[in-house]
Amino acid sequence: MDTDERIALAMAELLRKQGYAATGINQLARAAGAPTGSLYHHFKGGKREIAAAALRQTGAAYIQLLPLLLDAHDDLATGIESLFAEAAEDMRDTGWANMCPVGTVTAETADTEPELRKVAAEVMETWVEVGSRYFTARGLSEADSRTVVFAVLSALEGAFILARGMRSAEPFRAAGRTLGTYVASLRDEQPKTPARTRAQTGQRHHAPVPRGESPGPPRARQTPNAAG
Amino acid sequence: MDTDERIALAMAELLRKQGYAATGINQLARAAGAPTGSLYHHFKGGKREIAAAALRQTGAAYIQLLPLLLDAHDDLATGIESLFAEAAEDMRDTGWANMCPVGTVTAETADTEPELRKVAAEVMETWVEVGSRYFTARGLSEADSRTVVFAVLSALEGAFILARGMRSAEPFRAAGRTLGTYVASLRDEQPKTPARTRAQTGQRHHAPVPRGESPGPPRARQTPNAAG
DNA sequence: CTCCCGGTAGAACGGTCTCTCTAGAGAGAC
DNA sequence: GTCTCTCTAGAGAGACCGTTCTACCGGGAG
Repeated sequence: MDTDERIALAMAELLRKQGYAATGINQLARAAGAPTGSLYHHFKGGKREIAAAALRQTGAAYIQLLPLLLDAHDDLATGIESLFAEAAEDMRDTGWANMCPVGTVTAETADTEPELRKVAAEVMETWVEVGSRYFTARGLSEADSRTVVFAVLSALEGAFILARGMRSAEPFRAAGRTLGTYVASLRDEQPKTPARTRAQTGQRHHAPVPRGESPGPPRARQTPNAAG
Repeated sequence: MDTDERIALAMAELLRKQGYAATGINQLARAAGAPTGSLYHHFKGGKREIAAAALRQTGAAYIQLLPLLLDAHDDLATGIESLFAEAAEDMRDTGWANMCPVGTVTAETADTEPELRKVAAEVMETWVEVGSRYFTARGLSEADSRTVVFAVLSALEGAFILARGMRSAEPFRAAGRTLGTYVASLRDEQPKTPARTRAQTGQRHHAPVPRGESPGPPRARQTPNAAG
């Protein structure tokens, strides 16, 4: 692997674990197996530029997981629920450490590092674009696709944080269930009509959601038990 | 205001904006209007202890907003949606800077500062407890209450991050809509503890809702710590 | 051989970090 | 007046920060 890729990868790993400010250049050099001079040879912009490269790299990799995980499910609602379950499993297996560095860095530096905030915004916009294209391809209206993408991303990032703090998979279960239910309600509400009407009327979602007989809504209610 | 409170408050503000690692003791001293020595006089544990106090203080203030904002709505679903709308408005009004310090610090330090992670976990567990008690009082089953609380908290924290990065209120709109829909679906699905009766008779909830457990509940607007 | 060059090394620099230390102001007791 | 205790005040210690700088290595061109 090329040195610059290795550096960016090591940076992504450190950002994921401890954020931007706490990650030192020397620590990064050690982790990447490169001397300090090499870091500045490959990235003239120093720490900031390396972090930007790491964010872009990670962002591109993460959004590929969306189709990868959802394609396996014919029903989008169950697919989304299992996506959250997978994320939870992954976090638990890595000792509640596996978190998206984009979220961490954004939370930490949005006010103090304008350049990094811009990079994070670009990454997120790519996520929204790619994701909403995918959901549109799976049959949702454009407006609904956008809503679902934003909701999924928000819930994921938030569940990362809660799970990381509480060392519990419960945030993922809850987020997965609510989003699965929402997507199911979209499917049941408008089997074929272009959702333009629903989106325009706006307040419609407070009306009773038809939950009649449906092939595969998220599974029946279960009592949430604390995950150790 | 007492010096130690002022210190913790200034710390909360800084954590909110730039996280734990990037916040220096001297910067904090300047912000709090206290010399370095006073910081260590009031908090022998130094930076870490001040951060812990700030997290506890903020956490207690934030969860009070839940009943404060939701009590205004007879319908829980619309209440939740408007809660997200309020959060979005507040962030926009503060230049996309108003974020929960608990989330930022957890994301940043969960692996490197075990003590802070534990404090964050306690705060989050309090949120879940208080919140699920509230939703139970509003007519949801205990299991549903817990799910809704986790989903709301996850979506909120995640929307904070996305909105902060993208400078857009869209994450809040999407999260509010999906969660409103979910709560509405719960209401429509199991009218055995009839929400209708509750709404019509005007006999409104609040039996065991914890109110006034603190001398000064925050204002109805978000930013319980509005002392820049 | 020399010259050049992408890349590897890491020492050195000025600055900032957290934390400790000493000094003293102010109030109350005697 | 002195003694004590709480809190303010900030200089200083020692470590580490991001960055820059110089030195070195290997190999293709002349």
